[in-house]
Amino acid sequence: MPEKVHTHFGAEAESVPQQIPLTAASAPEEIGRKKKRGNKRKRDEPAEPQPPRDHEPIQSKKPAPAPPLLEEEAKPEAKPEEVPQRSLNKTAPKGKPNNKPKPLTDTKTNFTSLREKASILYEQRKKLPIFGHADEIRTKLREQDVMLLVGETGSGKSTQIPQFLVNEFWCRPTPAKVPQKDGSVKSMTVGGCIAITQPRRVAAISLARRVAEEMGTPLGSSSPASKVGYSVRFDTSTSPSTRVKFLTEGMLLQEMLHDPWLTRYSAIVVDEVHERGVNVDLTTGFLRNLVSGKREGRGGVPLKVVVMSATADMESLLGFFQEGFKSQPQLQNGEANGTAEEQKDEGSSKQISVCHIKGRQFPVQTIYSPEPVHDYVDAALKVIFQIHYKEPTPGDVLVFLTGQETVEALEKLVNEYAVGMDPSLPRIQVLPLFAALPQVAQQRVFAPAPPRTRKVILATNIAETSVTVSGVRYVVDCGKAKVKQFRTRLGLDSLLVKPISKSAAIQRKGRAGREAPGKCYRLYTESDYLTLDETNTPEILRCDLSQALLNMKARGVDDIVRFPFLTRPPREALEKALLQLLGIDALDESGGISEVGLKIAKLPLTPTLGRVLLAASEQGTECLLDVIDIISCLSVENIFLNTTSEEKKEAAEIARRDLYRREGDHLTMLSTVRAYAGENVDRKAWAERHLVSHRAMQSVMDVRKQLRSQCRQAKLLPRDDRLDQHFDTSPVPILQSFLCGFATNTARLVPDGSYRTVVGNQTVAIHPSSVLFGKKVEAIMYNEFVFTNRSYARGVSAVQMDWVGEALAGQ
DNA sequence: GAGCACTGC
Repeated sequence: MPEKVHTHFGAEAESVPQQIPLTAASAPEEIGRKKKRGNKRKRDEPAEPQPPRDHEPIQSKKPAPAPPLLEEEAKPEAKPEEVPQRSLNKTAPKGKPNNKPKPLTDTKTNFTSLREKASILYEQRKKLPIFGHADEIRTKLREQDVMLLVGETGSGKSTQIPQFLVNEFWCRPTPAKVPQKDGSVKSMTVGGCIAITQPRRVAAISLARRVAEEMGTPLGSSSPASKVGYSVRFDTSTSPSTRVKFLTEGMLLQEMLHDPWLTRYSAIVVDEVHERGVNVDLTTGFLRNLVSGKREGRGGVPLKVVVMSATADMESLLGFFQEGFKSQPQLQNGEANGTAEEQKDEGSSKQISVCHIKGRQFPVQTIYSPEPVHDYVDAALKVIFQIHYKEPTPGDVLVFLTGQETVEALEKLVNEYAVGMDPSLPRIQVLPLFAALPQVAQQRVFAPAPPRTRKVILATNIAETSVTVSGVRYVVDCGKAKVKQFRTRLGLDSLLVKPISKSAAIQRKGRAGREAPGKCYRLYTESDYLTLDETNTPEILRCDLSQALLNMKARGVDDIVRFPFLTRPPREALEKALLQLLGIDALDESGGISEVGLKIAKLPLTPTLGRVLLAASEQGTECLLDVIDIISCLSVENIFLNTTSEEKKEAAEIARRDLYRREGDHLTMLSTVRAYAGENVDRKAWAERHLVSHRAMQSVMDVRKQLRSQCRQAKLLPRDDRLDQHFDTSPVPILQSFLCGFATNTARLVPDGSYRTVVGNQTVAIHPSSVLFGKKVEAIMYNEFVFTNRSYARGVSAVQMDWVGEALAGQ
């Protein structure tokens, strides 16, 4: 099987769509994980040696013609739009670590080739469906502060909207006088930058790269003149001149904790709202308060808000923002004087505009199963071969399944059947695709099929949003997905197979029509389809709300009941989260945020893990360092590789023997991080030897570094560098620190040999991935309580019942 | 005896 092992991933994924008419719109999406290392540039830019850069160079995969440069062309000309940028320089973000200007050896070459590239791209941009709407969008936003924009897949909204708006008069940095809490007035500059939020990091980065190309500007911190940057966790790349910034939703929320009025921005564009992650709901709530309030923190300078969605469910959003303008009388005269209702209504309709842009998709024919299907793996097998026998190549098949288990089962079946296939037919290449799959295996999906071969990609819903595979003309949709749902009453997460929504079904189907007309085989009947929910259940109805509530409290939202939720979670869920926050002292008795709560809110951790970190800091530096190592493991994917075969399992047991600790998973993680960090020769080889995920460990080290740095800033850790001298600390203070956050996540052994939760007396089994699996100890503490086939405790350590008693009494 | 997908100065 041909395998492109060291492919240049980002460029690979982007270069394919560039040859098809969907160009810019399909550029943003890539595989779901950033390649951090080994991302070195392989191709040289024309002529001059370039300084080292943090990020990928701005250039396309295709070797761009490098024209000889004329001297007069080479000067970066001062366009009118660059004038405001000078004043922006003064108010540029301070103290960002990443915007150190890099020396540019040949600025002239750089800028000219960038401009030429941009002018080529301009021809493509003009063909995007949204391009003709530029004036309309600009006009509407000059008059109104809020725009709701439905832009179907392929409309080009994510790349074009910021470019339409960046040179608008309202987008300039504006001097303003901002009243301070102490009654004084501060002169400052407000606005000048557009933020575009994305749910995923790769999307933020690749969109920034694309828009920088289109605007003919260097990307991010590569040049002080760069106008386009991005900001995601562990990787911020902006310059003093950044005017368009792509960031993750979480990053914007984090910025809002420090700058509640978003004074650096003239506009916030919230993209992919239809996905309805919990961060989008928080963002829209905060933004509604901001735009419909008096803007006092911005010195009266307006903030434009564009909310973008790929599906047409705009009515609820329209109602949502209208409600904001109605319920908070404000505006020009400043005083809320309770005047006539109709005045407010006028105000609200004038403030919001709606825009609908058609997408560009090829037609996709839908074929339903004539009768209900009980075994969708078997049904998928039949459809795959039906397609393969009937349909011409090229035309790859993308099958949506529910999880790794079904993917692997079907992979086996297809391979078995393919053996007996008519040899005159094209071959079949089966490619599994799920998040837990190692990176190299994921990348195989993107390599073009060998001659006379049809790719059959068996994917989880990773392929619905996070990963775009080119070449697909046939989609097989089982109509199901695994969904995580937090059960407030039981305090556990369940992960169950559920029917997808209509909009997810449409999204899956759309994957067949990106490059050519396609077909979508639905493994359910049309009447089943009609019974599906219209949209995905918003995450805010499915998750533990404690983190969201803590964020709101930290932002000064005292009255949760009056917070503008796009979808209001049930009272019970809110109360449960409040109780949980009270239990870890993040709130005081009146429900306001406490000192502890404020500290926790700023950490990139769940409130419980944040609480554990603070508790550990009271036990001394060593305990804190150890707990940081463990928390780092808990906040990334599983660090131990799954062992599929019996042989591998044995090998894993032996390889990991020196890492395992009988105290449980927490101490095992600690010894793993220590061993990995102590390996200075070849960490990758070390990880492979121990069947530890190198990818996961790299993330662990990123988190560890971030947490250590935050602890130093908060004076919880000393500033010296002697942090890696390990002494063998006692496990007791470590586990007791964990109990400060997880006192209610405990279970004791009962006479029949099972474990029962200390609070609630429910049966819980130790997850098979735990080092304590099959072991009997007095009591256990666990990080996660998950229901799949039965109730499992994951992330388990042995504790003593009297510690549990103390920790519970302490609450 | 088992692991949907994302994400955070």
